[in-house]
Amino acid sequence: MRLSRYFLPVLRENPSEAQIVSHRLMLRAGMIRQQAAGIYSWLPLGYRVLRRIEEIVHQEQVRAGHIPMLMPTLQPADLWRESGRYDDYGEEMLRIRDRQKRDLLYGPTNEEMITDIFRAHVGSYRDLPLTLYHIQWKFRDEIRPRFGVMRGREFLMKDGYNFDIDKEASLHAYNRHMVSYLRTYERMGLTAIPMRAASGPIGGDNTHEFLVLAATGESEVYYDDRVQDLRLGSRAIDYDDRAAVAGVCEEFTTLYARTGETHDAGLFETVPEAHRKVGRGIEVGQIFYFSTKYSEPMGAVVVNDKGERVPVHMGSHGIGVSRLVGAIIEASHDERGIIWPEGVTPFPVGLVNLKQGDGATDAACAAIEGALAAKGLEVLYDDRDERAGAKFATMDLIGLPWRITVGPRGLAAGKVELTSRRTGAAEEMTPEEAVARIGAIYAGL
RNA sequence: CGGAGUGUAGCGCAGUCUGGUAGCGCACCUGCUUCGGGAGCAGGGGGUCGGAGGUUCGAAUCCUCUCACUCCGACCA
Repeated sequence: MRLSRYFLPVLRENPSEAQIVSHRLMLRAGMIRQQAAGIYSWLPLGYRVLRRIEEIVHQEQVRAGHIPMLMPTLQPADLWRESGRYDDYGEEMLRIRDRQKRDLLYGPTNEEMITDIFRAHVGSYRDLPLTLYHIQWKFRDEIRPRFGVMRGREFLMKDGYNFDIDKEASLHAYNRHMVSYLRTYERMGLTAIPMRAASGPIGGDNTHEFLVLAATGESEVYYDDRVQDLRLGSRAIDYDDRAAVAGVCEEFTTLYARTGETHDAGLFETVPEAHRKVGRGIEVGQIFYFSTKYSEPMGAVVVNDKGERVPVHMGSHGIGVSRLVGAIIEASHDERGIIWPEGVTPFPVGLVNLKQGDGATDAACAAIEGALAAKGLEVLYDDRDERAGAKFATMDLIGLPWRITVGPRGLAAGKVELTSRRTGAAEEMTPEEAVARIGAIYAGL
């Protein structure tokens, strides 16, 4: 993509309404534009990141054996009257009436709808286990939206629902989700810690929240700091192996890690003092096992192997996709701007032509652009007629992890410069070497 | 919803107290010079002063109503 033809409305000054760093940087980098309180347009650069995150979530869900689908944003009120939540959910639910005076709502979540779909089409234990999910816009009419996309009213969420014949199978689904979530966050360059949580209005006995440590987080967290060092890495995981999956969960949930709601001061005392940490975190996902809470009132039953009609065991699981964009920035930025992890960057590399219009630099840039494209890597090429400082500042602000700088001085020696946004380290090399290096960095992603 | 604020050009702001017909910086357009970390000079364009009503010869400014947004609190992916 050539910057001269792109739409990247960066701001030099901080918009006054933005209080936290991710909100400021998203506005300055031209990623979003606020349309109403807690409601945003996703401009091209922001949309690219959102799509990258969505893609990773999809890939990891499918890898775990979960099945993608798509449910509507608007839902009939009757479905919610059936579960009893139409009245319980309160003011946070946006209620709408259509021209025929039918009551609708903009879905804040989809337990009722997925249960309706399930009961209409599934009747036998032989069809289980089943886990369906979708990534769709939600609306929760927050009393006070704030922090940009971190607490918007409209937000993009992955929500999944598992249906199993008994508690044991359903808890395996719970564990499977925990592992798939851990892998999802790791691919985004995040350390998200599963913490025992309180259940809230969704309900359920077992529930963990996934928190990214950040000073600006809304939740207070208490943890053994050794949890931060745990990594799944590239280990192979058989999602059908109950014992193996449970083993991974145990590995990640044994060390003390709780939010303020479930914090146990006495238990916390048993953590060695040197590792005892209190901080703040951003919630980026949550998983629940809620037994037959929805299946019973809504009649989601199957016939078991003895011919008996039994309610299915369910769980639900969410990842805040749009919130993750903000959370990643909170976790990865510096005073000059965003620093995207390679897994979610809007463009893998930026290309800066220091002397636009110069035959040699123009040709070298075009060649690099083409060579990267041949590897399936789309470069953001700053081909504007701007001075070097302005181009560097823009690249630093939007946070592409790698930058190739092409100037007449280096080019005379056959060299370009490859710079890491994260470390600032710059290295001179031939264009071919730079392309190969970028190719190698992204080969595994 | 309780408390505190703010709405003036795309962004950041001054002007409001004390009414006289809208200004600054950045961004944008043109030209020249400049060119490895947000250049300089010259010229230029862009405004329902959130909206409605009122007072007045005259309203960004005073009055009334209203809308929107932000911050603190209770609530939350």
